[in-house]
Amino acid sequence: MVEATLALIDGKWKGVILSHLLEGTLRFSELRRRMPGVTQRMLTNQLRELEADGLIDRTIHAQVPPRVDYSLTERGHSLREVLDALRLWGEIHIGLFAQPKAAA
Amino acid sequence: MVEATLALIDGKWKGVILSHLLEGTLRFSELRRRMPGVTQRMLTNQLRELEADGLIDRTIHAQVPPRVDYSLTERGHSLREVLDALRLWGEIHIGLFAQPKAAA
DNA sequence: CTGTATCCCTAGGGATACTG
DNA sequence: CAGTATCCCTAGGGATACAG
Repeated sequence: MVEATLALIDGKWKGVILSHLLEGTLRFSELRRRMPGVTQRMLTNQLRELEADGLIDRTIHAQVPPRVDYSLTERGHSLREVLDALRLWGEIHIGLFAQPKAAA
Repeated sequence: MVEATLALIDGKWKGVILSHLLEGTLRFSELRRRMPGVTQRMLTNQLRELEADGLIDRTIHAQVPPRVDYSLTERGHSLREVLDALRLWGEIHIGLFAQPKAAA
């Protein structure tokens, strides 16, 4: 079951996308700006996969210029604890205050 | 930071390996038996990466036939909460009692 | 602005055979 | 038993250009 959950949030950018969407709804361009390094193709790609997995909603506003909003579904929000656990661990064990790997 | 943590447990078999080692020390062949589908190459490979990341210890017993034990380091044990969070989420949202994705 | 469509390239994995 | 050593193959990603 661990693997199954990992499968949903694996993908180079999914963790980051989800983290940003935890803060609230964002449009495509806003996500891009928050994620330097991601290409349009990849961002679209990962968003589509997250959508297919029922973790995010995609709302298209019929406007010119176009506007598309992305937000977490209930299922997506339920991942908050998981994401928090991952982030917290990272901050403690990889971040600034990380202990040296081992005193061997 | 989420990505950094994910990087450590990503890899097709790492999550499973860590889960098994949470139960206690296991030797190579025991891990293999608990993981049908993994090849020697992959198991060795993933174990080496986990070792390099300081998550597991590898203890060689000079015997004939050879015996190698794998166990979690302190750092590895500290991942328990993360792994639990992942497993729990999976059981609830993907397992038997999972809700349908959405009533659309 | 929000995407597709191509092309390309590498790392991750699998199958299989061999070894100390 | 516990690994290497090869070979091969695909999916995941990146760059770039084009489109509604």
